[in-house]
Amino acid sequence: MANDTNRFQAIISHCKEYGFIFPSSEIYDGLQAVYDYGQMGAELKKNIKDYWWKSMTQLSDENIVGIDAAIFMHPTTWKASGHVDNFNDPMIDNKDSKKRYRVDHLIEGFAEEQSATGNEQLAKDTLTAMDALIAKDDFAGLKKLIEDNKIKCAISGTCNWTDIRQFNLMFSTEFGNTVSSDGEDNKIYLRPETAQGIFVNFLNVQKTGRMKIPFGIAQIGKAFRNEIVARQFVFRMREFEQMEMQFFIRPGTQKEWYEKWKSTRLDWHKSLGMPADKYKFHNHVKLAHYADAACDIEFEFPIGFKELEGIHSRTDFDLKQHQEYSKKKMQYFDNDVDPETGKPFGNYIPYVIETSIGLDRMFLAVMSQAYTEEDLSTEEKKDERVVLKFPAKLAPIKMAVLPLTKKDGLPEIAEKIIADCKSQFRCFYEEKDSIGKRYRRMDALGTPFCVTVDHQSKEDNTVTIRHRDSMEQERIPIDKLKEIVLNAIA
RNA sequence: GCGAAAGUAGCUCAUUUGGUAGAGCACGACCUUGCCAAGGUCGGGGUGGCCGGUUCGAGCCCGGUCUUUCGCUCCA
Repeated sequence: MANDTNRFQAIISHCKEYGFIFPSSEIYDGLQAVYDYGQMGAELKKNIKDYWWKSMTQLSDENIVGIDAAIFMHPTTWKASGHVDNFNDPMIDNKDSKKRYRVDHLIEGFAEEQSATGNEQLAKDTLTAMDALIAKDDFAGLKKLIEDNKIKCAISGTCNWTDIRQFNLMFSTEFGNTVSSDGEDNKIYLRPETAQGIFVNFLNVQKTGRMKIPFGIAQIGKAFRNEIVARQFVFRMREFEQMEMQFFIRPGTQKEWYEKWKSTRLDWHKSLGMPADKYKFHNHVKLAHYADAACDIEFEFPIGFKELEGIHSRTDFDLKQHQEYSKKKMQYFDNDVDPETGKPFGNYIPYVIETSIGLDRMFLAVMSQAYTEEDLSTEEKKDERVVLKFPAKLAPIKMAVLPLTKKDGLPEIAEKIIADCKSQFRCFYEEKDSIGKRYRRMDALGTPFCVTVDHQSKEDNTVTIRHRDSMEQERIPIDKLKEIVLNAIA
C-alpha cells in the first residue's frame, strides 16, 4: 500500500515534470482540486476524447449522435432533475469525535434505532419533524431536534454538536449584466452533470434528426461540483469533464439494454489494450432517486479500485420530470408494431440507459496504466528508465525524428521526413544531446516511435525506427515510415 | 471541514545549539563524442511558500495565512 502511494506520487510528479498536468494558477499557490492540462496532457486528453466520440457516434452498432450543449442552463432544469433539493445535504460535526454526519442520515439512524426498540411513534414523529424542517431549510430547528432527542455521535457518544451547515453541490453565478435587488433572480448554476443538456434537447434531436428509438445522444463537456473533499489529484476535481451518452429505449426493455451497455462499455476499455483484471463492476445497492439499476465500472488506480465509469438505468425519471416542469410533452410516438398485441407501441416517455465516464479519470487510468519504471541495469552499470507505454493511438506525440548529428545534412533529411508526415500525425524534432538521452526523453513522454537519421540515410534513404516498449530498432526505407506509424495508430 | 506532517534553484535534496545558502540532475554557450541517461570548459538561476513577531542578527525560534500530502468524513 505504501508502495502504491509512492507510485501515485511518482505519477503526479511525472505529469507535472513532463507537461501533462499542472496545478491550476500555480503561481498564486494553486487552487484546491483544480488542475490545468499542459502541452502533453492536452494532447493525450484530446486523443481519449476523440477515441470515445468516434466509438460512440461513428463506430457503434447503435444509432448515436453527438451534441454540445451549453454549461449554463435554465435554473428550472436543476429543480426538475432533483439537484436543487436532493443534493444539498445539511451536515453536522461532532466536536469530540470530529466526525461529520449528514443530518438526515444521523436522524434517520436515530429513528431506526427507536423503531427497533419499539418506539415506533417517536421514530415516526422525529422523521416527520425532520422532513418539515429540511423543507424549510431550518437548520437551527434541525439542531434543536437533534439535541432534544439527545442524538449522540456513535464514536464519541456525546451530544456536543457544531451548528448545521449546508454544503452546496452546485456552483452558482450571476446571470445577466444588471444587479438584481433580489440575488436569487439572477442566480444560475454551472451544470453539475452534462446529462441534463441531453434531456432538455431530447425532442430537438429526435425530431430534427428523425431519430427512431432505440437511439442515443452523446456529449463531452465540462461539469462542476463542489466536492466536500476534493482530492487525489485529477480523480476528484471541482471542474471536470464528462463523456456521457444517454440511450433512449422502449419502456420494459431497460434490463436487456442495461446489460448490453455494461458489456459494450467494458469492451471499449479493453479495446485500448487495458488489462481486463484492472476492471470490475460494482453494483449499487442503494440507488439514486432516478435509477432502477446502477453500477460502476471500477478501475484499479494506484489508489485502489475506484469508479471510472457509471452505467445507470435512469428509467423515465428525467424526461418525466422535465415534462412536468416545462409542460412540454416529452413523448415519442412509436409506430413499430408490438408483436404481442399486433398494434403499434404508441406514445410513451422513453426509458434511458446512461453511460457516463469521467474524462479526467480515464486520463488518470491511461496514465497510471502506462507509467512504468524499468530497471535496465547490467553488470557494468546501473540504469533505469521511465516510460509511458500509452496505446499508440493515444500518445501525444506519435513519432520523433532525430538526426544522429546536427551536421552533414542529417537535420535536413529529418526535416523532410517531418514535413511529409505532420499532416497525418504529430511529429517531434530533436537534435540536442546524445541519441540515448533523446530516446529516454521520448520514452518519458510516451512517444511510440523514434526515427534516427544517420549517415547511411544519405546513401540509401533508410533510417532506423526504434520501438518504445521493446527498445528494439530496425532499419527501414524512409518511404515506409508513414505507413508503419499510421498502421500503429489506426 | 477536523487531526497530523511538510513547503530551500525547473527537479531531487543538503546547510545538525539563529550569524544574510550549497550539490547533483536539468537549463544556456562552446569543444568533444556519435544508436539507448549521467565527457570537458564556462555560464544563468534562490528577497529559503507568503505575512508578521522575538533578536544586534532568522531558512532555522514564535504566531498567522496559503498550498500540498496522509488519516477521518462525504460521494449523484
